Amino acid sequence: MTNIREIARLAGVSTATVSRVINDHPYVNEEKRQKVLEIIRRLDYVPNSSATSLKKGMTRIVGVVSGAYTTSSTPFIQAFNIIAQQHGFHVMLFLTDNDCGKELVALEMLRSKQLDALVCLHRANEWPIIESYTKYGPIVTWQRLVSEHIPSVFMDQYQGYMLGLEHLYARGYRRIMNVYSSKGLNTPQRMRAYDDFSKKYRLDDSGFPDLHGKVSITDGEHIARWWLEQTDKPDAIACSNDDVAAGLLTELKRAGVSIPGEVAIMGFDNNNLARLLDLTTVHYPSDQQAENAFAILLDRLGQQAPPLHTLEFELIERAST
Amino acid sequence: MTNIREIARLAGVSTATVSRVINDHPYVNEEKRQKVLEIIRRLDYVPNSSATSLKKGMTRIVGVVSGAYTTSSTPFIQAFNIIAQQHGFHVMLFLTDNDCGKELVALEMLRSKQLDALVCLHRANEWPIIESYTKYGPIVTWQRLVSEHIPSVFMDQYQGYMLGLEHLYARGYRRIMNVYSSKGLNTPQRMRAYDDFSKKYRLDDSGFPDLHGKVSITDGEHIARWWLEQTDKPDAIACSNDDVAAGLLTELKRAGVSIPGEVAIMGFDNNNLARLLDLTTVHYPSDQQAENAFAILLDRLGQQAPPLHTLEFELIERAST
DNA sequence: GCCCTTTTTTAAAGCGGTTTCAGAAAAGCA
DNA sequence: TGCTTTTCTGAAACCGCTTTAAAAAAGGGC
Repeated sequence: MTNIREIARLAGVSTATVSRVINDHPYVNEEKRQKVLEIIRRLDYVPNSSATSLKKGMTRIVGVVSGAYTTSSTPFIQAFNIIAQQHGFHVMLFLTDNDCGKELVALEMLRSKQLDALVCLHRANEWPIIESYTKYGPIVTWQRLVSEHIPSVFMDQYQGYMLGLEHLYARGYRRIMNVYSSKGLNTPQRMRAYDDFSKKYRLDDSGFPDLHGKVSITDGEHIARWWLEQTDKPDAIACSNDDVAAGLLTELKRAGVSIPGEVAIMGFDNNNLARLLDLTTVHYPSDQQAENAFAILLDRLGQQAPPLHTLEFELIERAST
Repeated sequence: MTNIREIARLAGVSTATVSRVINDHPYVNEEKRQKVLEIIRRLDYVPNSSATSLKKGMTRIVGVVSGAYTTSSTPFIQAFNIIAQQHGFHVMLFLTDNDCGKELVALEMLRSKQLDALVCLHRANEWPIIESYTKYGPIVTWQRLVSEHIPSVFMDQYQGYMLGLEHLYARGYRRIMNVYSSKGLNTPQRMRAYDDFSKKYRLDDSGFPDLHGKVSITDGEHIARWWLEQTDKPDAIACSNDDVAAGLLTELKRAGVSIPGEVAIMGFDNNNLARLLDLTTVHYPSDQQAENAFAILLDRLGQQAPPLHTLEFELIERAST
């Protein structure tokens, strides 16, 4: 096996010097540094990461626990991956299917120091159980949760949703319908935003069905068909996410409906699809959220961490409203 | 820090004995074993996995490289996860977005011994590059590839597809249309199967459009609308996967079409959706494929491996044909 | 009690790195 | 020139675990 001692021997230096070269430490004579680098190249040597981890006391692997790879978690996970990579960390993804056992696997790996930290997007076990693992390493979440041990990069959807509704009002729409996702914790806040909004402007929201559990493109298409059949139609539809809005928009256009002439459509998230279809939507800064999550972990790991972003929803005005 | 020495000291034994207790080795006095276990419990001790990995020369982590989390890779990955877990291995998932750099991250982790082995479902880098990493650890794929260094659990789609077509013929259908996925390597073989099939029974396949790139439920719904408009309709449609078939089936049923009375529909994969909708389909044994992949890796790692399954497609007859 | 086998135990040598510490050499500066 | 400071280097001590080799204890047959 080719190890650091072998490199040292061939380069005629000590292992300490080789280690210094590898880790870019100062105080190494340039000639020796080159010699060492050449031997390393020649022998195709890489440091054994278990040894490094053991000595340094960290693996530079962060676990991300997600119930499944969903539309909402995907951008976060991808952004998290990128920022982690930039800081020399690897990400280990745990798709738990909301199974307690699978989730415990991740927690136990934190305990045995195979992971330095954990991001819990969803959870299967009760919070107290998860909290009991914070003594083994930092854990951060994006769910609404107040605990001094588990910091959260949670965003209050109320504000973001209100932003979209106010925009519709400003554009002159008065018969505004809502489509909710219901899964997750966002719905109650969104409903509250809609209620407050309706009261504020004394809007009439009667006659609209309660649309819950709508999350996919197909769901949007169904809603389009529903809309076509109505006599007393809403003049604007605020969707739970961009996928629903996309399905709704394309299906209505197929039916020859003019948008926003006959009905306005608003999405939520600002994903690629929204950009593609020129859909007005509310930007959900999952990139910055992921960067915040990582920064918090870095900080708790005692490393130099970048400053936190102020997370803010942003209205993206496009052609659909 | 609580380490094995601490446990040994408190239990009044040597670290060797503690290690034996932890690893269930024989020749430990029952009384001492209990004493050690009690101390371990009391101090909430877990062995440091970096140390174990270093000493044992393996991390018991296997990487799975996938371009994205798709309908076809999902069941494989899940099955792989389960079998790996059963053998005390963890799985590190790499979603590469078909980016060479992200893929190299995984390969480099194999090189630095952070991973014991790798499964490449998709690949971004050229095969020779990937092959050059086999000297650092076993790599297995499910793509069609003949290389003595990279074993494959590839299945020839020709046979599976023919199985479905023959079934449709036996049921009396003669105007059989195909829907292809085009992404991936399956399509050419399927087209060949269809050609051979048409020639064998002298079937007329003229007048059908070449449907490629159809992979989603939405795609199936589009095809349904296409079908409704035709005058010279096919009497059976073989779909590239169950999702397409599901979209097609439900959309046609919504339009009042009788299935299989007016048109038969066949899927491919046998996923949950197919079961739910009572869809005739060809079972694709991704579970066994995953188990084979793992068994091959285990074997190459010099561990006792379970015997390989013989992978076979199987026709699942349900109500849609 | 003696000899041989089997069970139990430990000291010590790694696994492959990093880091401290002390010292040597070189450089800077009155 | 002598003295301080900076640069460079390597021996050795770990990090926390497993495993080997050998010693000690126990058991069994005579």
